[in-house]
Amino acid sequence: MAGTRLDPIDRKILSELQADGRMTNVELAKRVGISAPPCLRRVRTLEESGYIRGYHADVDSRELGFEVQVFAMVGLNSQAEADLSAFEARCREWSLVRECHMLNGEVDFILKCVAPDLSTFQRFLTEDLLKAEHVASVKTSLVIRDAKDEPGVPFDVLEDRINRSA
Amino acid sequence: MAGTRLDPIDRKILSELQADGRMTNVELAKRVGISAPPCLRRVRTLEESGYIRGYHADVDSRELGFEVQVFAMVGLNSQAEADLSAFEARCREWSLVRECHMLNGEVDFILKCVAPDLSTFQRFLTEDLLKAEHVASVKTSLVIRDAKDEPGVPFDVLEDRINRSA
DNA sequence: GCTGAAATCGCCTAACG
DNA sequence: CGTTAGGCGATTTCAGC
Repeated sequence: MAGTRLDPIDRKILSELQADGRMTNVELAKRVGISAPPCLRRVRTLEESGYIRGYHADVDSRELGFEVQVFAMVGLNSQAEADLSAFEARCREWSLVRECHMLNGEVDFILKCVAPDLSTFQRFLTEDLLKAEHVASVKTSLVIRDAKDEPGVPFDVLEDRINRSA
Repeated sequence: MAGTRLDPIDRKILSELQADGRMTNVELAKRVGISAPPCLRRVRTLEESGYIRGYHADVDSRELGFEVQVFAMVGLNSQAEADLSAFEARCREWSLVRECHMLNGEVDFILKCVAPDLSTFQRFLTEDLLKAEHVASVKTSLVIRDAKDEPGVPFDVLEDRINRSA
């Protein structure tokens, strides 16, 4: 399932569906150059094997009223696996935290947070994040503007790499 | 267009399509409690007004061979708008850079990058990023693991907020 | 203005070669 | 993988609230 190798048609399918996740199967089939039924079978296989984790509408968060976006660098005073995992579990519970990545180096985690306004974020920061177990330091940076925010993966890099090794 | 106010059904539509962007219109209509035609009209309106920017398959980047994910903090030696914009334009050209956010505070930008392996990233770092105009400092942090990576917006926070002000 | 019902059209998705 | 074919969803039209 997981280690299934992908052929060029599979990669094209992934690329197309990453660019437009609501494309109809017949349109997708036309673009990748096969007929609809095998195309649909490939899509199902890609879904079941985990290459496709889901499909999401890309909603304009600012338009919806989330005017604040913040990156938070979090350091813990313990790097025991149990404590790291516990912190990650808390992050999964907090709606304002959209991403939590464990990092190497001096800081332990980077969090991407959203909030309707600054005071909502400040409340989260002081009442939740800073009070969480083993949190030793938090440095926050407000996002002024987004220059680029592309979901997904650069398929051009992937194809270059495959052509190079061929 | 942009300032159009959303009613509870619109918000439910956005929430459902964020969770499953490939849901059929009839299923969506059932979930939000109206019939299919008005539901489809609402979706089209949400698309045209910019609340929905697009739909994307969420592909597993590691499974696809992008084993390296890096956050890069970039400082420029000029904060003139022309230089900031020029750097942002470069970021949009670099496939490995998936996100580029301008920040407040000591660092100017945070970049989220992906790469097939470390050497590909190092090459990008030394040959592209560090050589870009006005780049003064770059600090990179490798992502060890992702604890949470939720695309989109927390609709529960939005609903809480609306109920509170009602 | 909105919604919903009916009808058409096109797509999805089996089954088979 | 392609073709066929039946059923279901998408989308327009039109009537009603």
